Amino acid sequence: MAEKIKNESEITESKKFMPNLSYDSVIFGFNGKQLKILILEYHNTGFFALPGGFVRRNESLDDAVKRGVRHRTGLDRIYLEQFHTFGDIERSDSEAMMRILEENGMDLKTNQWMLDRFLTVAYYALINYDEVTPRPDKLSDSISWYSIDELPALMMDHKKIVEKALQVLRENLEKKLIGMNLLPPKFTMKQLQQVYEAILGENLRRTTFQRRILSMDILERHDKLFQGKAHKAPYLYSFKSEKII
Amino acid sequence: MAEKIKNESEITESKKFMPNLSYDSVIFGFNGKQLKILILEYHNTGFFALPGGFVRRNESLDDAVKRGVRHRTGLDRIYLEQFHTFGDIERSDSEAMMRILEENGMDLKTNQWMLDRFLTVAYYALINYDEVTPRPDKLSDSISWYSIDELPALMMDHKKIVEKALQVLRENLEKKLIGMNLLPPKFTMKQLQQVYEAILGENLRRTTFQRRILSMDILERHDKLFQGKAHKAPYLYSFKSEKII
DNA sequence: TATTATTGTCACTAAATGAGACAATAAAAA
DNA sequence: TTTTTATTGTCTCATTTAGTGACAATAATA
Repeated sequence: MAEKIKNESEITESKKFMPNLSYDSVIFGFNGKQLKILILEYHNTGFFALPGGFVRRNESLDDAVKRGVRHRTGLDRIYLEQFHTFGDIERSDSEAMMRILEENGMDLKTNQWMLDRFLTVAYYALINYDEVTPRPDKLSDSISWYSIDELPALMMDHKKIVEKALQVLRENLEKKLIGMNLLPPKFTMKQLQQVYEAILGENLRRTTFQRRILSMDILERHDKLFQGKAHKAPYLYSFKSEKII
Repeated sequence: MAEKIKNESEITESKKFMPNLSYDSVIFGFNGKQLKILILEYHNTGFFALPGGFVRRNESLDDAVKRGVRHRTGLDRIYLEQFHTFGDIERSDSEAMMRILEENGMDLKTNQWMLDRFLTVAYYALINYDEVTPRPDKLSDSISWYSIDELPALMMDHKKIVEKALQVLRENLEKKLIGMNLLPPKFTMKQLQQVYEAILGENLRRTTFQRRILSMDILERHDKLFQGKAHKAPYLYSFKSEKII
């Protein structure tokens, strides 16, 4: 049996995007102490979720994610890494989606396509915490930083996505010079160590860490940073420019 | 403008699968000397490609890939690892797809959905070369093993997919006990070393390799293997069962 | 001027890895 | 039966890397 003819607006709306496919982003920031991620809350629902979006028919997957993350953070150059695609059947939750549409006064017919099953491609982003004032979009009440060990309950499989992001981030820590994307251009050795400790979730030895990083020959040393504290002032470092990706 | 009403068979056919999404599999095997992958050739086209397929609406992404790889190899338990999702716009090639449909006498109308843009989720599989006699499916002339440094020209972005698979396989070599999936249950230390060498594309020192592997405490030693050669017989090993994933 | 907290660096130890040496041994050749 | 051959298992020593503590240098404070 042929299905009934769809109404025009649904066709128009759903044709803008690749169907049944979304992306979700785990946006990491570092506030000097803790590793944090951006979580948004949908209007009037109590639903917390990762910032995500859809892929337009005339843009690449990577570009779609760049566009979305740029839009939410205001940052132009963002370190992004795709880490997994989630495709379980049960991951989609049409009832929750319906709630969100209703609470935002969106037409169910027009947006029917959003209630279907979705696969999602997950990316993590590393950004300089201080440069960002995240702004909520139309659908969400708030978008704000949460420490990774104090996350609210997340909708659908977003908790699983965050866990996988963290796992891959840890695995990539050594081989991808990740620190540079979470810190300001100049930083002290202690700050870099704190980034590593926050990501790994464990304490590192100061002398060993310093020796290992310096032996990698990726840092440039600058003037000392006088913090106005009663002790020796640390050097500032930056990543050697030729090492930057 | 509303689009024209689709004919019934197209709707039925395309509704079986998630639209605009495929998977591709890089199936690795080891013949004792070289690392090889399975490549298929479509009827009468000269197009070489990775084995791939589509995701049914009522099955998970992982299950779809398992189903496809099982069908092509006849193996039931397969080590599979998702490694990347490819989503460039230019990666889709509707003309090539049309050629394939035509040469296989498939109706263009019914299979119109296949000519659209596709994103593909890529997996690699590790299988025991000796256990498999790959069989071509309806669409393909042949499916056979190619050494990774003697691949034919592949269609679309499949070369890029293979390269990425190899890169991730190398990165995972240490942390995921990959050898076990490419070897028979019992093997010599030399065989294991040859797997490592084939994957890494470099020679390793015998003594260092042996010491490192043994110190990992993942192998069980069995009787010697008498090969009928004029030298000391090597021990056979297997992976300790509690270490198997 | 002494005190305080933190930093950069060194020294010593322990562990891991590189590189070669060599005896043991299964089968073939003499 | 003895010798030869190729490969294996293991040992030793040198080199590199990492763990651990010690300590002097130094900005600001008391």
